Amino acid sequence: MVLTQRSNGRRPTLEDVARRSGVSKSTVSRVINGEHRVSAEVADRVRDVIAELGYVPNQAARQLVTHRTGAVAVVAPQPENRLFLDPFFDCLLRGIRRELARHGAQAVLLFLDEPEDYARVTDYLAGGHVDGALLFSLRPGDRLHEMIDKVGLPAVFGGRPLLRDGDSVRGHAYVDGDNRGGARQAVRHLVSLGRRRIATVAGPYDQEHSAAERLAGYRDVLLDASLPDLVERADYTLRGGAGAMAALLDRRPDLDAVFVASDLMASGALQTLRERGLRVPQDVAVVGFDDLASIAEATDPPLTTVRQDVEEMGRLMAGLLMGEGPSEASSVVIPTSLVRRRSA
Amino acid sequence: MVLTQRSNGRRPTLEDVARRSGVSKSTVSRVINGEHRVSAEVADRVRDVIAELGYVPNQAARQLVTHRTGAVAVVAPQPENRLFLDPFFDCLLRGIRRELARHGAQAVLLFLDEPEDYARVTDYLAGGHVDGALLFSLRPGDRLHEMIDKVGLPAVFGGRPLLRDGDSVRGHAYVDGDNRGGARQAVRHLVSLGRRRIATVAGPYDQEHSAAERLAGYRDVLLDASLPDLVERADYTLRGGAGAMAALLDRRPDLDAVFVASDLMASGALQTLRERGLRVPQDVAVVGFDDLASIAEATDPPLTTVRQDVEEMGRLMAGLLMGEGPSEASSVVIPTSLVRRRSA
DNA sequence: TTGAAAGCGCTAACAA
DNA sequence: TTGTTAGCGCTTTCAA
Repeated sequence: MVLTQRSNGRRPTLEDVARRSGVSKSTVSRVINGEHRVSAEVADRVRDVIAELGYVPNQAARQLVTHRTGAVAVVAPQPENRLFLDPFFDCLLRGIRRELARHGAQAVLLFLDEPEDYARVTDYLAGGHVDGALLFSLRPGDRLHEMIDKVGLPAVFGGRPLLRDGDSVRGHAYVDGDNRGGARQAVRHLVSLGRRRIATVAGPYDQEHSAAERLAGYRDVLLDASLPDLVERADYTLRGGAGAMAALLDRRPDLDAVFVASDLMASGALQTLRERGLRVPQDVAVVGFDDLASIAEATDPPLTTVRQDVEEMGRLMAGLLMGEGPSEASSVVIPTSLVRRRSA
Repeated sequence: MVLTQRSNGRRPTLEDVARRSGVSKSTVSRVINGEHRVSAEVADRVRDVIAELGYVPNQAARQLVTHRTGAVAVVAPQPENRLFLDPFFDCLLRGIRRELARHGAQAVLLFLDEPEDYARVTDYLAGGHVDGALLFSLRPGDRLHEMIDKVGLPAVFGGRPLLRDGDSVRGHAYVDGDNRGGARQAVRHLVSLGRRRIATVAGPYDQEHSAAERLAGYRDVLLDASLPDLVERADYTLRGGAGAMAALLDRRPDLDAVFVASDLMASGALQTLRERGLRVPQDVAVVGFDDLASIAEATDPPLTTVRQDVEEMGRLMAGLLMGEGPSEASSVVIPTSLVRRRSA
């Protein structure tokens, strides 16, 4: 069995290095950990031996005493249909990896896909394999949240956790975009363009805090402007966006604008509009949300959308976890801005 | 600093459980590891105490003595532009995760993105955080290969490693599709359709074994049929496929078929053909490679392509690592089949 | 600046 | 069936 084969016997230990360099284990340990009260000659000699022997510290032994692993888990839900094809997550993860790298920590990505994964991931996190965890998209009833609490593992959430009991923070740090404010910017822009029959394709607002907030922002502005709302719910996929757009047009063929709660869905909506022979922005103005370059710049016409600095969100999550945040359980909401392209 | 906070003091240890249940540590250990020579009453009592105390075994301590972690690293290169939007990798990873899960092992994904990542990932792998590694897309000169050897970490490669010295196996197990055979199937199909001016969009054949093999398979058939070849090289991206198709048409406007070495590139090629006003398959027949449903079924017309069971490849990689393979360093090449759709 | 010794939390002989 | 004992390989006081 491949897994049990080790190429050449036993790996060298600290003790081997110590013996071979004629010093004590403590001294070798000091050299490895870069302590300065070691004479230069000794340090050099030890380093030579380390290289010669190909010594690599055993992390398990080190962990056992230091209680640190140098690794941070990034727990990604439902990769099945969304995650891996989702540029949003791609950006977020890049920010996370870069910031963790700055701190010398290794990001390890774990997937939560099938129901059985849950127990294994929980065990992994609880087992002390990592120093902390970065988590996403928690939904009402998600047990991961309690688990993190129980294990006492430091954690930062991406997106404000939406919990069953309405208590959505409970001591956990999170990083989120200003979803409600961003939605307001988008819809205000449509109003300022003179549009009056403004629909929205909302995300799964009963499931995700962000979707609920974007819908609320949309309603805020329409209420202010005494305009009627027209809402269709979709699932944050391209196909979902296309379907929702079709449903909106069936309900209200004369709508003149639509705020779509994600760029991916917006690109689906644009497809539907094109199929129905409607011109964008002349007949229907479209504003998206996210400003994912790979989508927003590639659509025809390019998408006007609400920008969130997703990579920065990732960096902030990692930074908060690594202790750069103002205080322990603090959270961050980052502002949004409207990026005008051609669709509105 | 968030990372150092632990919710409620010291976590309970095996010893705590032992004391509280009035048995020895060994007995508790036996209960935890499911050994059967423990009386039912004692086992129950111990389990109660474990639950009561919320005890979770310290993996570092366990690892130190067992030399096993229960985790396997999946090392993914260059997520930057390709990986995360690549359905191929998505399928592969799913197969890997499922098979590892069957063995109770946790898949942890590590990224190799920026040059600095290399050292950190190497340290991580060498540090004993995982029991084995699954690696991809190794290229000539890739140092990861030597590193794996040096650390003596069991590893299985996805795609046959192409090494500098031409020795492409060197004791490492790998799983690969039958690239050459698949390419032959594709091109033979085009020949059987009566096509005689058959071009190919090849992958980076100086960089990747698979690309070289697919090109070789294409040439095999043309040589047999005494037909001239026409090759354009691209980089496995959609845009690259589109550009290469354009170049082919510029060189040989009357070509009547093209074998494109990946579905993603094929979808780019179809775009170019459409732009040039050429009908598929009437004017130009197109065959792809991979049979990624999300692409091949979505193109217009749907793509005839060479199917590789990518999820199965992932499963095999994991299975080989976990010791289900016939022998230690064995490798597997899985067969391909032609899936006929509308493009040829 | 260096070394000796204790101990991190667990498993695995070996005894009982 | 259960307990005793000896480490696993490292860091870290404490002395020298």
